[in-house]
Amino acid sequence: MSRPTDLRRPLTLRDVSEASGVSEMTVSRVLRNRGDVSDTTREKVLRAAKALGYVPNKIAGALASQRVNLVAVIIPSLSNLVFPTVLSKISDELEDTGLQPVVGVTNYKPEKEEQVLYEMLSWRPSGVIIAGIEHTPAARAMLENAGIPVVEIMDVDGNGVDSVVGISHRRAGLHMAEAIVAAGYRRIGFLGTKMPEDHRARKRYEGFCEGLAQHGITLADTEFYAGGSALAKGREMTEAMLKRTPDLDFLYYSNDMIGAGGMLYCTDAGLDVPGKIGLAGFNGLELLHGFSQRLATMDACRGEIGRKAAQIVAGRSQSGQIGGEVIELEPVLEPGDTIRKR
Amino acid sequence: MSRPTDLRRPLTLRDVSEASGVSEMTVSRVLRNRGDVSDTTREKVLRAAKALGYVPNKIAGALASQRVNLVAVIIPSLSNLVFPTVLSKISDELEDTGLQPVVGVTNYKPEKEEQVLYEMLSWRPSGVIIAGIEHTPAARAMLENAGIPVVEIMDVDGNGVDSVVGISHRRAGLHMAEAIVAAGYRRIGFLGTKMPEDHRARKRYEGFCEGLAQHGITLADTEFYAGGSALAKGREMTEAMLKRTPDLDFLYYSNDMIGAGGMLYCTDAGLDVPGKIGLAGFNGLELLHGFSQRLATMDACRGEIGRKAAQIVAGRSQSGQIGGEVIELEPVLEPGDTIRKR
DNA sequence: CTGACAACTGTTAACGCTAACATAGCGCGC
DNA sequence: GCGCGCTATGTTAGCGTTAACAGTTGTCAG
Repeated sequence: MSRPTDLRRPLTLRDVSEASGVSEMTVSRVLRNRGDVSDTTREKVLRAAKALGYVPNKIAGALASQRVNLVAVIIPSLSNLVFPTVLSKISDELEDTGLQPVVGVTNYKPEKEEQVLYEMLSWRPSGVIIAGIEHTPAARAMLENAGIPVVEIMDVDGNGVDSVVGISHRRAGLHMAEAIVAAGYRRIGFLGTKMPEDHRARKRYEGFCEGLAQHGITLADTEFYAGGSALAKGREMTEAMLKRTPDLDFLYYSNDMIGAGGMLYCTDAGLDVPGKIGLAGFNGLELLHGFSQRLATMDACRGEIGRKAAQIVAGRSQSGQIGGEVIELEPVLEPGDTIRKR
Repeated sequence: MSRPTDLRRPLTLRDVSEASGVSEMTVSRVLRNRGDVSDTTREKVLRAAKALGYVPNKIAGALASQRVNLVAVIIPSLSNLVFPTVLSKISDELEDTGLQPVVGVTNYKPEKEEQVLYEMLSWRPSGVIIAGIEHTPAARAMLENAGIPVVEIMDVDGNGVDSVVGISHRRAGLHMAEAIVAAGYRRIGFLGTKMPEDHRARKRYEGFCEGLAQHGITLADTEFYAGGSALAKGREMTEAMLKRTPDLDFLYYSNDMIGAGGMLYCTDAGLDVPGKIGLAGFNGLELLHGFSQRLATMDACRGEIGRKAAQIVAGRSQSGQIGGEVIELEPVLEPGDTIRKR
């Protein structure tokens, strides 16, 4: 059962070629389904390869062919829930292109992003999908000089290196402000993350304030958090804020998770939502379906972003454009049950 | 600013060597901090490399040195919440070992696992961490012949290929059954996933039934689901089950997410938890902290599993053992607020 | 002043595979 | 039956890096 020369020397094409009595080149052709090989030879080779348990060495293959079937995907976090969704869409879309996503995580740290990017580029991937358009100068330079398709995702507010697929978080915040004001709310609080490097949350915040300002409204209260379970934080912050500023009639959360925590608090406190107080989050997390009330939110088009980004690196973009494509998607307000209808 | 010969020819060591007037070998030594290089030379080389924007080619490096700093991590899903935790611990632990995790996702499909494993092994990683101990015969053969450390994680109920780090899901189920019976509950329902390939959920179920049987109890009702938002499914299934079998006094869920959905239903329905009906889940998800009641659950030691597995592939296991290490961790019951105290 | 040794740098030959070209055999039209 | 063109296979020369070894200095003890 075990192979004859089990000296733990790793198997190479040569082993398969000797076992099947053909040249290495022919084995290579069989295993890659490339070029003409007779059926009998093919079968002989496949049998030998299987018997030996041969696994091709892509390192050597990539070096020789100057082609690597990897796409670097660089995201800030895996625990955010948002990114796994995007990832899985990228993965689906890449499925039959022969490309394989490889994930790097930056924990929202620019230096870590730079380092991860360097590491990934040193494997010479055939494309990069990276979250956000803010990078260190060095990282940006690497992206510019890599000579491969680069797609920056999630955010379109700014200048990208090459292609960009995302939404305007600024406008997302602005639209939410308008919807809230239109529903008649006036005393509005904001609850969000403290992370200075979460540019998208920051832009939503800025857009939101701007939207309120257009109606002569300023935020009545704000609170920011860092770390911990988002749901619990949402509950705690909501309680604290409502104690501090009892006359608030709306709370806008920078993400659905803390929003849900806030919603739980309001329910437990017996507050009339959305009558006395309205709530909204951001992201359109499917995870949260199942609560008694559906939190108002805004779908960030995560799935579509992943799909489009993957198409671009795979060179399958419908537009047929070669690079520098910018796709802005429109987030859709999902009013749920926590904004008053008029 | 842009490099002189910007013919988009990818940069190699030779470019840096020419730019700095030393041999390729010396450049290589500088960039890897290996061997003796004079300070002046080192500086010259570093300056040239930076100016050119050179990024080393690990493909060539790996081929030449026969060393690859990658660890393959193969998990069933990223949306399960359980795996991102494990992943991040692995990542932390590997941080300063020079090893880099590369993630593959199987979607709980054995064939997909086989395929992902093949793909990863073809990059000749220096170790494999893989969830579960059930694999296709081909996958198992690959793991056995890879000639690198293999750590199977999450589950210890069965025979591993090499090292194993996890908990006994069978005993976890059994202990939960005992705790529930000890608390005086007798009419017990089970709600879980339909996935036949989720072996760990299956083992918990089996262990749970066994634990009940020891007290002469059999499950009063069961329900299984597949797909959809777990929280919403938990709510729906709970409602359905309680309508069908109204005299149930305990519901055991195969994971915390559907458990939380069930808890929300009970709260909304005004049921007395844990007085009239008790609830428990599994995993010890931190995510759920923030609900009004804390769901009884069992910590699956995810963090510790990730840490230990990473130590083993990094050759840093405290035991100093070379392979075939089996570490069984003890899941801890977290009674929360949804099991009656007596 | 010689030989031993350290510190630094260079040369050569892989690593395992594939692109590109070369060759062998065979059928087939005329 | 000649050569054309096809299919099936083999040969050669890298791909960009590093291991192993080979200089080439300079220092220093004896």
